[in-house]
Amino acid sequence: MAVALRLLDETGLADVTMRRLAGALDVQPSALYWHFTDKQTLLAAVSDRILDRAPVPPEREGDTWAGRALAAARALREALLAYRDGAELVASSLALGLGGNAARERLRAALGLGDFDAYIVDAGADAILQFLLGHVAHEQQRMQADSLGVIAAAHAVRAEDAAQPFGQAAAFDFGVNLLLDGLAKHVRTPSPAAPLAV
Amino acid sequence: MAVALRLLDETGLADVTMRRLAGALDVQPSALYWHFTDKQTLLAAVSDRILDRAPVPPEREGDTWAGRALAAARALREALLAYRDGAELVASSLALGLGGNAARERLRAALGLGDFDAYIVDAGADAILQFLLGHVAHEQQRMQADSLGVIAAAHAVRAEDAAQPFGQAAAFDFGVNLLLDGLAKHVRTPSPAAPLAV
DNA sequence: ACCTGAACACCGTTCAAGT
DNA sequence: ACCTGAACACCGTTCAAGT
Repeated sequence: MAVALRLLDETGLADVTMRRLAGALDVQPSALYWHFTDKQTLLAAVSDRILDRAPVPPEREGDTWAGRALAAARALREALLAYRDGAELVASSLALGLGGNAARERLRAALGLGDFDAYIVDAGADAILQFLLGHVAHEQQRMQADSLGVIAAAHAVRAEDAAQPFGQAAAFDFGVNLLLDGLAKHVRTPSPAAPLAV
Repeated sequence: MAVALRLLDETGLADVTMRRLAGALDVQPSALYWHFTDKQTLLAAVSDRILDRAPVPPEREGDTWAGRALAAARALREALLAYRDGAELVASSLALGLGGNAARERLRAALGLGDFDAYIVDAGADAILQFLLGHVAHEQQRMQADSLGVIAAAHAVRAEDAAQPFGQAAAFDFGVNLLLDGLAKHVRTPSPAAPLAV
């Protein structure tokens, strides 16, 4: 399993192949099928492993639901960024309905601190998760493209990107906060003002 | 190209293979490489074709930026839903930096009607697009799993899903509106109240 | 300009058989 | 319980050669 993670990091998801993984383990490819029924199942296990490494942010007293949700989202982003193609791998495992849903649960737990109807918590956690996976996958794809120098010349840093006054982390926070601000409108107790996420 | 779309719809993305596509065209696989340099490039072209079919919502007089953005998001969703695995295909083409960005441009155009800083329009359009692709990909994956009866017994309709008081279209609108509500906080002219998206 | 034929270097998965 | 060896049915891509 650790070997699978190392292989992922070194070669990228596209080159994580049953045969290569077997080779790294000094074993025949068919041996893997005693431990996992499928390649997808194996990747789902790797996927869960990546998410397990998401740091659990320390619980502080005065925490708001929005603050905790942002912290959870940031922690999940860090976990995905820790391995090459982490977001793509997790996204596809999740899309296939494989692997646990630790990520979704953590977001739900955070939103659960707010006074929401249950379906708002569900839909909100889902929306945050979708954005999170999409955003980080995009981040990682760009990192890879840039490091390979694949994107040539003028296309490398487009005018719009250069004009962006903040980095990827801030862009991520911005997106999450859009969702949290939107959610703030749905708290049951009429809040005097929309709470700040940070 | 039409053949590629039909093949996609009939067999799903995983089975759209250069060899199968060539077979459907009564041609050798190598013939495809005269027209497209790559499989990815070919898929990016199919991807663009799918997005081109997104209905352009009629422009009405009293339209708000939020109303137009929601209409654009809905139209893009429809276009993705029109073909099997449409969202997954478009997402991966976009992630690879291939194909046009007609989708992103349409969302930017809608948001551009509001009085936002340029980087807000960019980040907002991006966030909506990420959510859109993730959500619809998830929708399509579930449709497929359900139709194949792959998801067994109790797992088929989880309690949470059953408790959801609205369908997929409404869940989609809800997510988009979260983002639009969040964006509303960033309009330059101090708006008296957050505008309704619908 | 457009396509064929043949090859290269791979895949995921199965399954009898070994220890 | 855990793995090997060999096979099956595929892949994407290249490239000389044909028309």
